[in-house]
Amino acid sequence: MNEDAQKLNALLDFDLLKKLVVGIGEVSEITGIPTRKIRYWEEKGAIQSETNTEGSTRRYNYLNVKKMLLIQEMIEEGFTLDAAIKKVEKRMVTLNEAFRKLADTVPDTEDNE
DNA sequence: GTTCTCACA
DNA sequence: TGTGAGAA
Repeated sequence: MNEDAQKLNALLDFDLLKKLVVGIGEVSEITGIPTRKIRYWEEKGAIQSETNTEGSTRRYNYLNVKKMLLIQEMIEEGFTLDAAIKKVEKRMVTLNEAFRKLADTVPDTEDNE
Protein backbone atom coordinates (compact mmCIF):
# COMPACT_ATOMS: atom_id res chain seq x y z
CA MET A 1 0.00 0.00 0.00
CA ASN A 2 1.82 3.13 1.16
CA GLU A 3 5.23 3.68 2.69
CA ASP A 4 3.93 3.62 6.25
CA ALA A 5 2.56 0.19 5.72
CA GLN A 6 5.84 -0.96 4.29
CA LYS A 7 7.72 0.46 7.24
CA LEU A 8 5.32 -1.22 9.62
CA ASN A 9 5.85 -4.50 7.86
CA ALA A 10 9.59 -4.08 8.12
CA LEU A 11 9.30 -3.47 11.85
CA LEU A 12 7.09 -6.49 12.29
CA ASP A 13 9.52 -8.63 10.35
CA PHE A 14 12.43 -7.41 12.45
CA ASP A 15 10.52 -8.06 15.63
CA LEU A 16 9.61 -11.50 14.44
CA LEU A 17 13.21 -12.27 13.63
CA LYS A 18 14.27 -11.12 17.06
CA LYS A 19 11.73 -13.43 18.61
CA LEU A 20 12.94 -16.41 16.63
CA VAL A 21 14.90 -18.28 19.24
CA VAL A 22 16.05 -21.86 19.11
CA GLY A 23 18.04 -24.21 21.26
CA ILE A 24 21.69 -24.98 20.70
CA GLY A 25 20.83 -28.29 19.10
CA GLU A 26 18.65 -26.61 16.50
CA VAL A 27 21.32 -24.04 15.81
CA SER A 28 23.96 -26.71 15.37
CA GLU A 29 21.71 -28.58 12.97
CA ILE A 30 20.82 -25.47 11.00
CA THR A 31 24.28 -23.93 10.85
CA GLY A 32 26.17 -27.20 10.82
CA ILE A 33 28.25 -25.98 13.74
CA PRO A 34 28.78 -28.52 16.53
CA THR A 35 27.42 -27.59 19.92
CA ARG A 36 30.87 -27.57 21.48
CA LYS A 37 31.97 -25.03 18.92
CA ILE A 38 28.99 -22.82 19.67
CA ARG A 39 29.66 -22.89 23.42
CA TYR A 40 33.33 -22.36 22.69
CA TRP A 41 32.54 -19.25 20.69
CA GLU A 42 30.20 -17.97 23.33
CA GLU A 43 32.95 -18.44 25.88
CA LYS A 44 35.20 -16.42 23.61
CA GLY A 45 32.62 -13.64 23.48
CA ALA A 46 31.50 -14.21 19.92
CA ILE A 47 27.84 -14.50 20.81
CA GLN A 48 25.52 -13.85 23.71
CA SER A 49 22.90 -16.45 24.50
CA GLU A 50 19.71 -15.74 26.36
CA THR A 51 18.97 -18.14 29.19
CA ASN A 52 15.27 -18.71 29.29
CA THR A 53 13.89 -18.67 32.81
CA GLU A 54 15.74 -20.03 35.77
CA GLY A 55 18.35 -22.23 34.24
CA SER A 56 20.46 -23.53 31.50
CA THR A 57 19.57 -24.34 27.93
CA ARG A 58 20.89 -21.33 26.11
CA ARG A 59 18.62 -19.98 23.47
CA TYR A 60 19.90 -18.26 20.37
CA ASN A 61 18.00 -15.78 18.25
CA TYR A 62 18.32 -14.88 14.60
CA LEU A 63 21.07 -12.37 15.27
CA ASN A 64 23.20 -14.91 17.12
CA VAL A 65 22.76 -17.45 14.34
CA LYS A 66 23.73 -14.86 11.77
CA LYS A 67 26.75 -13.95 13.85
CA MET A 68 27.80 -17.59 14.01
CA LEU A 69 27.50 -18.02 10.26
CA LEU A 70 29.45 -14.83 9.64
CA ILE A 71 32.18 -15.76 12.09
CA GLN A 72 32.49 -19.25 10.70
CA GLU A 73 32.90 -17.97 7.16
CA MET A 74 35.44 -15.39 8.28
CA ILE A 75 37.47 -17.99 10.11
CA GLU A 76 37.43 -20.19 7.05
CA GLU A 77 38.81 -17.24 5.15
CA GLY A 78 41.84 -17.19 7.38
CA PHE A 79 40.76 -14.78 10.08
CA THR A 80 41.48 -15.52 13.69
CA LEU A 81 38.48 -16.03 15.94
CA ASP A 82 39.10 -12.78 17.79
CA ALA A 83 39.38 -10.76 14.60
CA ALA A 84 36.26 -12.40 13.23
CA ILE A 85 34.38 -11.56 16.42
CA LYS A 86 35.43 -7.92 16.26
CA LYS A 87 34.48 -7.57 12.61
CA VAL A 88 31.14 -9.28 13.06
CA GLU A 89 30.34 -7.18 16.10
CA LYS A 90 31.10 -4.04 14.15
CA ARG A 91 28.94 -5.21 11.27
CA MET A 92 26.07 -6.03 13.61
CA VAL A 93 26.29 -2.61 15.26
CA THR A 94 26.32 -0.86 11.93
CA LEU A 95 23.37 -2.83 10.65
CA ASN A 96 21.48 -2.30 13.88
CA GLU A 97 21.99 1.45 13.78
CA ALA A 98 21.09 1.64 10.13
CA PHE A 99 17.87 -0.31 10.64
CA ARG A 100 17.04 1.69 13.74
CA LYS A 101 17.38 4.91 11.80
CA LEU A 102 15.35 3.47 8.97
CA ALA A 103 12.61 2.44 11.35
CA ASP A 104 12.72 5.55 13.49
CA THR A 105 12.57 7.98 10.62
CA VAL A 106 8.92 8.61 9.92
CA PRO A 107 8.93 10.74 6.81
CA ASP A 108 6.04 12.31 5.04
CA THR A 109 2.95 10.29 4.53
CA GLU A 110 2.85 10.72 0.82
CA ASP A 111 0.17 9.04 -1.13
CA ASN A 112 1.97 7.34 -3.92
CA GLU A 113 -0.22 4.71 -5.36
C1' DG B 1 17.81 -33.16 25.56
C1' DT B 2 21.05 -29.66 27.97
C1' DT B 3 24.94 -27.94 30.97
C1' DC B 4 29.94 -27.82 32.74
C1' DT B 5 35.08 -28.83 33.25
C1' DC B 6 39.63 -30.93 32.14
C1' DA B 7 42.65 -32.17 28.87
C1' DC B 8 44.62 -32.84 24.23
C1' DA B 9 45.96 -31.92 19.36
C1' DT C 1 41.29 -23.22 16.97
C1' DG C 2 38.47 -26.93 17.83
C1' DT C 3 37.30 -31.56 19.94
C1' DG C 4 36.80 -35.59 23.25
C1' DA C 5 34.94 -37.75 27.34
C1' DG C 6 32.88 -37.96 31.81
C1' DA C 7 29.53 -36.23 35.07
C1' DA C 8 25.42 -33.65 36.67
